[in-house]
Amino acid sequence: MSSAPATAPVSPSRARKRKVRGRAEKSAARRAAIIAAALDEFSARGFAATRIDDVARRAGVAKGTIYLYFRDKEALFQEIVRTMLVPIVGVLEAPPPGDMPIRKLLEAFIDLFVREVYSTKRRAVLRLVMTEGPRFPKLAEFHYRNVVERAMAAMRALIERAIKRGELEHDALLRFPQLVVAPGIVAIIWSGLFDRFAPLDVTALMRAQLEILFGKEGAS
Amino acid sequence: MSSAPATAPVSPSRARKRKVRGRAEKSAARRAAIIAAALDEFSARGFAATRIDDVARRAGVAKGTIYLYFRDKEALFQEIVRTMLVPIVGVLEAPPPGDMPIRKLLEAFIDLFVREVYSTKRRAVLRLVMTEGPRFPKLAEFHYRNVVERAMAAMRALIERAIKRGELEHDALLRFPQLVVAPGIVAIIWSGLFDRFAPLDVTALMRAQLEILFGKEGAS
Amino acid sequence: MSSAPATAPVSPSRARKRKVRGRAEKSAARRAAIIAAALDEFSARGFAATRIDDVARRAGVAKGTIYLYFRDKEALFQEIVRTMLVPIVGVLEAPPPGDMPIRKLLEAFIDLFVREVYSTKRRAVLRLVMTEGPRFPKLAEFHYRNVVERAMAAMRALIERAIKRGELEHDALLRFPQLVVAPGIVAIIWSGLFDRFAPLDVTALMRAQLEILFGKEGAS
Amino acid sequence: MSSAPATAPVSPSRARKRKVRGRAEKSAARRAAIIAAALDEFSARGFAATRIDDVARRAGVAKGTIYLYFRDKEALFQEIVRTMLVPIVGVLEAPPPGDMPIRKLLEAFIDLFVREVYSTKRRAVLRLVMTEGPRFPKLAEFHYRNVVERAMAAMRALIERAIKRGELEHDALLRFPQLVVAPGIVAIIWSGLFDRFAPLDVTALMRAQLEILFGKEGAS
DNA sequence: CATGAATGAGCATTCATTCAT
DNA sequence: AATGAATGAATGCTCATTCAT
Repeated sequence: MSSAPATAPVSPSRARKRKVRGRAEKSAARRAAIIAAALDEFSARGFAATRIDDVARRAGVAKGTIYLYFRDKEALFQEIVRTMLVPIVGVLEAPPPGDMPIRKLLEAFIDLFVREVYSTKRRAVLRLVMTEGPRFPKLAEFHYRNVVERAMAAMRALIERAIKRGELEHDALLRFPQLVVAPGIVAIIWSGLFDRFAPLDVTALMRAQLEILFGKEGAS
Repeated sequence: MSSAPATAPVSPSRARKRKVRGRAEKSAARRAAIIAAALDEFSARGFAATRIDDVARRAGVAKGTIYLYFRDKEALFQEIVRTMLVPIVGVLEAPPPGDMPIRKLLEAFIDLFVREVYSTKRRAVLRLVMTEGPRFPKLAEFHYRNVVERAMAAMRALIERAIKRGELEHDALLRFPQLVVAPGIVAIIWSGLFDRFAPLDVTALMRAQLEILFGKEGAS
Repeated sequence: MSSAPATAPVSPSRARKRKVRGRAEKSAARRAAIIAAALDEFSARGFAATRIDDVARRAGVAKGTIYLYFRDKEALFQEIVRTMLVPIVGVLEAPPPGDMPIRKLLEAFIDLFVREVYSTKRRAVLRLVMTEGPRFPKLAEFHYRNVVERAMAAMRALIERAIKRGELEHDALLRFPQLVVAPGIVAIIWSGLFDRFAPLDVTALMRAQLEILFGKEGAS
Repeated sequence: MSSAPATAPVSPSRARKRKVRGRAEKSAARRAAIIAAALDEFSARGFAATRIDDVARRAGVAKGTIYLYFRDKEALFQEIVRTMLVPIVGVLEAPPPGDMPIRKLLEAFIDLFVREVYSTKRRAVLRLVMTEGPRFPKLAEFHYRNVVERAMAAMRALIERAIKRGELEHDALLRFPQLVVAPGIVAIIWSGLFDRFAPLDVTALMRAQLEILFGKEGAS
């Protein structure tokens, strides 16, 4: 969760940390440090149990500084969730190569999910949405409109095409595109609870779901 | 979530509320009232944000009374989670009729899950395990040992038999029995976040997963 | 400002502090202790600079206890001001003996003011109204409706009668009954600022105003 | 309270705001702007509740700039009070035309008070002295020595002469010159609290006090 | 000189827990 | 056993003051 590249791949070019840095640059860095620290704390303790004091300490700034960047604890929290998940949806919406078989497309989706979400701080963000969402209706709505709805629409388009082409027999997935991510969701939850006892391989889990759909490796 | 019978079916024999009640009976009723109230509050606000005061008010007892029954807030919380989920695992472990085809057995499992968990206060309990578990390692471990591990073993035995009988071709489910409940988990999370925008039919979702496994209605 | 009888004369019969005291009694005593402590602190430092912590310490209770009796700092403040001034207005409104000459009546008023306000914690309250009132419009309005307006009406009735009887020649006082208390107000302010340098005798000051009105001692 | 000339008449010669301004000039203007802004804020909220930030914003300077001109918040506050009230006392001390009757002299005083204090930002300053004075002994002392004491001495001289001349019968005013300003003081307090409900005409109020002293209009 | 970002001490308020009744 | 008043540690947030630019 603290691995260096973290969310980088999708939004690369971060300013190199040289001695000389403009105001704006330094300010952005600070803001980023606070967000990173806050994400770690929120993930570890949940919204209510997180102390602004700890976020500050972890970010290496004074408590008051946080309030220069965020109105209050909740704003800080929402900022994190709103900022970090939306970008990948865009990637998902990009029209896929028209000739690729559905199975390959879904495999690509799994790779995207594992690489850009599961192996990233975004996993923690996603978990926060799931765990704290019920207490922050605005947040849940934002997430629904900007992530879930859009992701499901993209997924449906994919599946619809596959059905038309005869690559998929039943419409179960069309009615419930959620089934494609369900294993990913379960993996995220599992990892936070049971990895100590039995680590779970996300990729393998999600691919197993594909196997069920299309059979082991063979054609569609 | 507030329906009277709630978790009754699995552990029936609850003392009838007569005017004349022994000490022990009254005490047990009080304990139950506190647990019920606490579950509601914990579900609505999460562990950290729940106030003992509110639990007391909802349970119709004084704040101090709660401490006569539970060491502290955390003990109250853990008691809930430990008490309410274990019973259904037993049901799951009961050896299934040997001649029933796997699909029927899984359909029965879905019914059990929907009836005894999803439509019950246990749904809230399960969600609490998922959301608060990371902060309560003891709780996660207990849950793993007494619920997850056992449920997965039972599920595996079922699937193993099905494979041997030739009812299932691939071993994906055997390696990842989680895939059977995954849709149920997702439905629980979804319901807390997005039901306002798009309600999700658990049964339909879980059955869709079966369709994917076995094809629409027909045999495997 | 901390003299024992303080506001007693108007609302006497306080429960004697015996060992045996009922819940209600003890609660009332505590509330009174908090109000007394708060008045002292507010008087000394003003609303904004008063620390609840200090009030608690002075009242001999824990900080949290204050919040059992008052919603917040402002409620505590307003309670003080609303509680302590209204009673004397009632005294003022009691119809005066019809045959007493106006000068005597005004002298009686002065005595009342000096005895029940100036020599009492009410002086501090009155000062608080004057100094903090502008920041608490609700408070100012309450004070206007329940103290100032009523007091002025009572005073006017008095003066009107005197004029009819021919005891007063001009109507200056009728138009501005405030002139009767003005010296009292000035004395209150003066005492808080300059008593170190030049103590001011309220009674003498207020009586001097009467002298101006009626001449030295003799009839009007 | 925001009228342009404000306190001008007594200390006229303010630098004209031309484009070309020397360092000193610009600096003085800045200082003045800060003082003006601070007075507004202190008047509206009191010393403790006033934020340096707001003063800076209102003055159109950066927060840090204020500290270039004033050691700290308290120095800024005291500067205001010390600067703005002393000048008028000088006017008061100027020996009055020897042949003018006392009533005219007092009327002139009232005019001075209304024109140079009540209708001016000095009213706010005077109120600040009264409300905050108790918390700033140094300030109270300064004010006593430089304003009150001197004003009272001047007033006494006037009255003494009037008595010698036989224009005043009793010595009430001599013993308590405060009675002359008392109505003015009361008007200042009243205006801040009750003007919404019942505006008070200062001039009329102060003149009513004179009527009481000398009778309506006629000679002494 | 000016700026305004950063600091951190300070304070109001909350809430789990205790304990006298 | 039950109560709920009392406690005080904990925490979010503010704001006077500093100082690098």
